[in-house]
Amino acid sequence: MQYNTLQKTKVLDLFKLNSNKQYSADEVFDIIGSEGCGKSTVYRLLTRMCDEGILRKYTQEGSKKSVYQYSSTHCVHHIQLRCIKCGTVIHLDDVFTKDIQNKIFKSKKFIIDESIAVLPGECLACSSFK
Amino acid sequence: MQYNTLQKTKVLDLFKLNSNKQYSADEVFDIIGSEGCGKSTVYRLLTRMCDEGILRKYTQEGSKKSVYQYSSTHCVHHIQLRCIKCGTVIHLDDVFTKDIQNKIFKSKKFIIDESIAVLPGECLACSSFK
DNA sequence: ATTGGTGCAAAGGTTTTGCAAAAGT
DNA sequence: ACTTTTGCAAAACCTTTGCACCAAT
Repeated sequence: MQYNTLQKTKVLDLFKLNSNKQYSADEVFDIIGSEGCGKSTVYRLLTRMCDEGILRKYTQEGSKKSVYQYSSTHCVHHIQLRCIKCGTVIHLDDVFTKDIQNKIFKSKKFIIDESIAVLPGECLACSSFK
Repeated sequence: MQYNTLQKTKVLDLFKLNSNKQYSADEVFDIIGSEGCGKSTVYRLLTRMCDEGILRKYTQEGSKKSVYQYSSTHCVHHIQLRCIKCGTVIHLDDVFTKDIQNKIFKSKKFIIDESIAVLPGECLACSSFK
């Protein structure tokens, strides 16, 4: 991504200013508007930003569309928890992530890829315990 | 699924005889052959078998296609490990699953849905440590 | 005979791509 | 000027659906 285009700025701003929210390509397109950025460009920008680690892509069970969220760089090294109801993402800390990885490696000889690991469930706000 | 059809038998046998493997609808279609079962029927059978709990559906990160695997009933209660290279699935045992769930609930107030939780990574055979 | 299942082809929804025009450097 | 990015429309991809025909009970 070498040139600074208006379209890139618009998409990036949307994610930066709503870093706790997730948007599908379609939603980005709807929010920015077709005058702001064509749909194929939205897809190209999202793909590139994911490659660069600026965004993170989540493929949700049962849905054929993916959603994207602004990603601070440290996210990559932690297992994530993602609420299946509201999409909220919680990051496990280093110790926790490594603890789970170590235990599972010891007992199952399986190496968890923490850069893509996302555990689904319910956050406090969405759970029936609230 | 009330009638016993040849197509149903073929699809079910494939999954039963390869219960540690996962196949996409397309792969099932290719393996069985178009004379064995039409593609739309493959989809209908897979959907129904998932509803009945015979199969389990996995939506793989970054791919728009889902894969299916024969599911013994106990699978539902355990977090799974899935190799991103070969698709092999390893089931965590009860103790391990509950241990992770408890720890994460205590520290993050997040309830992992163990019926759909799948941790991606590399199995021993596929890892660089082999 | 009746009900459920199948196959085909068409349609659905999301994402990707080819190419000429537009914009950034 | 040169290179990257954009936009459009078309294609690709996976999945679902309508409907007439076929198969299982």
